[in-house]
Amino acid sequence: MSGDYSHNDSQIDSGSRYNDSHKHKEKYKEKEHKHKEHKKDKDRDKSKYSNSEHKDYSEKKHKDKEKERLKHKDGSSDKPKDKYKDKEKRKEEKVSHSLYDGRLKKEKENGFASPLHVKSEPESDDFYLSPKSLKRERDDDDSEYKPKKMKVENEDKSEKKAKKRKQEDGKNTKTKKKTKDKKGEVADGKKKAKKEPEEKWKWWEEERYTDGVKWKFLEHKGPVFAPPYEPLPEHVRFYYDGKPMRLSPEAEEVATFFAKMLDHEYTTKDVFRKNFFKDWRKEMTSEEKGKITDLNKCNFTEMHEYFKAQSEARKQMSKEEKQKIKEENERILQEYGFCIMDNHRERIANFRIEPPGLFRGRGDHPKMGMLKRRIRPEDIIINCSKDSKQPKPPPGTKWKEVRHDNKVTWLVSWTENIQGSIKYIMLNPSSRIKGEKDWQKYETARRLKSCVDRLRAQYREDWKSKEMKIRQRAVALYFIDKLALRAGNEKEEGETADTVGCCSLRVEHITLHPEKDGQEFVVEFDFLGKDSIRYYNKVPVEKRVFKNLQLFMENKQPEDDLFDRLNTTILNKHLQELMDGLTAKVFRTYNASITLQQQLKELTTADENIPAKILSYNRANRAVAILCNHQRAPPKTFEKSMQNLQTKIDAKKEQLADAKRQLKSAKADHRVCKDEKSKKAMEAKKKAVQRIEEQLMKLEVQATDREENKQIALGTSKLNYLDPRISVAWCKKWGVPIEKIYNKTQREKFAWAIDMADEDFEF
DNA sequence: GGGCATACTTAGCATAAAAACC
DNA sequence: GGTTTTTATGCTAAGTATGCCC
Repeated sequence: MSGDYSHNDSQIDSGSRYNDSHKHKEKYKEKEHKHKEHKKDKDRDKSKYSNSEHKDYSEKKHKDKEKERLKHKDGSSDKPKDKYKDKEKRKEEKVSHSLYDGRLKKEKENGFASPLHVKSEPESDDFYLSPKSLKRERDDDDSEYKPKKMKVENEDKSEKKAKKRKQEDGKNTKTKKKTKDKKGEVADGKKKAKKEPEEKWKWWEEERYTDGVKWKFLEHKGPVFAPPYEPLPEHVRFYYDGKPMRLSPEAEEVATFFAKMLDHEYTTKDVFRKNFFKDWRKEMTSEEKGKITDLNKCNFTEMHEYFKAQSEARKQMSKEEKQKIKEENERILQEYGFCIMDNHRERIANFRIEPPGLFRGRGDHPKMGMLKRRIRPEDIIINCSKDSKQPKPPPGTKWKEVRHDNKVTWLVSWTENIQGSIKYIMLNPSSRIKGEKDWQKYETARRLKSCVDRLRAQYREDWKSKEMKIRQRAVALYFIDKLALRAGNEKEEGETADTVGCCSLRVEHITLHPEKDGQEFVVEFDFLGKDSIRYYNKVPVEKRVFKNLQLFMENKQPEDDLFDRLNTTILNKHLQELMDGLTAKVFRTYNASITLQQQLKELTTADENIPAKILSYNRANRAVAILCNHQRAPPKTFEKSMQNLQTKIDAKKEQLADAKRQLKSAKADHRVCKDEKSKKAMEAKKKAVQRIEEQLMKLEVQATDREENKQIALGTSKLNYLDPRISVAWCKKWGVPIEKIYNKTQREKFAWAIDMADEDFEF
């Protein structure tokens, strides 16, 4: 059984997985078209397989024993669960469970826990005029919470911490100290923003909020709006049907959006052009509307050239000009890029409002090319605390609303006009609020580790269930676990690109092979996942899974749902019952992290040098990226850069040969002369050879790494799936500088892990 | 148990900035 | 020091998950 879960075996065909993606895009177009045509039928079929008509479906399968059992039980226990009870239960569990479980004690013991400081309270209001009551308090009724316990436990482990604790107790822990760095940073934030504060706030050493409160105090300056439209200069003209035509500012602006994208493939796509033209016409005056009736007669090239020249000019700007722009950006960043949340100045992620433009959906998106409206203050909802200095809307405008909801983390929101979805301004990943959540995510995944065997045994048992619903759930879960598939929420048809995840797989997305390439029971997956990235994989599965899949596919059309009795809500409800906080996506986190840890153990050897160790790390990272199907378009300059590298390698080889020759002759010299001078010369040559060998090795490693990485994106898993403590521990264990694994931004995001994990950390 | 709304995480690509190169 | 190449960052779309209402 265990072998079944080694994720390498699921990649038997990983090579072909990344090929022919273009060819298949065509194939998908066809498929999707077919899919749409069948929409009506499908809906009908769907109902055919559900609810009251369950029996019809299962009766078709009465021929064998299994099916007989199905028939009896099916549907009977599909009753919705007692929702109220469920909710209450979850609530309770939430309260009793927190991030700070026993396992964390270990990390807190580690040698990397930084010295603790007692931070003096700032003298009254500083720079930000923040209210006095900013300090994070522990709610009185929180006293039974584990966070506190953790602190107590820490005391036992570390004298330093005990010391700190004492001092805190002296203050009754009611008022958390404002960090020195904050004070410093705030005080000279405007001037020396670049300067690293001597000391970073270690939020991970503080207790967390509970029962949904995200902050007590929040103050910010609101968003930065997109700059207003600047009309084109006189000499840049738009032509219709060969004749120059001046456009109204509104129509012109939208035209420039299209003109800017002219050398992008989007503008050749029918859907894009159609959507664009329709929305563009809405912005035209009635006169323009009357004239401009055919996009093919529109000529934007002069505009296009103008923008190209502009961006060229920007590149050619003098140092001083560039510096000026940089300074201005820095000023805006300092003013709008930070907020005060509970006594700390925290970086905001996206404080700029998205500028208007043409919607660029991914894959075959039905809405590509539509006009993304300009967002005005009147569209904006501000969220901040009541007692904060509220952000001011630009002169002469008003916010849509100002609210004070501390159960959410966003500072600003607005509704976008393409899908009608809400967009948010939130904090940077380095912030406490994001970091805590991230940490918690990995703790949940680690809890899954401790019960995954039980869960696996359970779903294997469920493959035999009498209920169709349970079988489907069990097979889907098997895929999610084994293949790290996404949950697969339902999505509105026709509103987005046709992509699927596990629960939304359709019959057409898998092919069953009783035997293929010498293996039994092979399932061939071929579908478009998130971002329309193709997932292609051939996986041998267990016989029971295979038989179940045959059953699920019986009497269905290709466009029908494979798991017609399942959706993500049902699946997650089930998972929640198995483990508190468990959802489908936890499996991805868990399997990614555990794979990294395993691979690192397997691939790292003690006697390698640092570049070779890093190659091992990247290979482990790559194993995860392949598992999670994180792909990228090969860089445009890939071939060329590969070639350049090869040239460098060849040159280095020559250099090495030369150095070796020189060493040989130096040796010969020394044999003859036997004096100090010749000895020194010989040793110098020896060193040179060594150095060059090392350089060559480094280059070769680089080439291997790059080649293997051609179509694989490592960043996504590194940032979102791999418990950073695994990487930190690995670095510490092997003496690899953390900078070789994480760049500055990543180190900021994972500061908590870098601080708390020691080399013994086990995921 | 569907439908909708909301909030938040995950994702790849484009572009800016930094580093390497000549 | 200018140009090219590589890496980091910014951007925002596209997911997951959950709550609420009927």
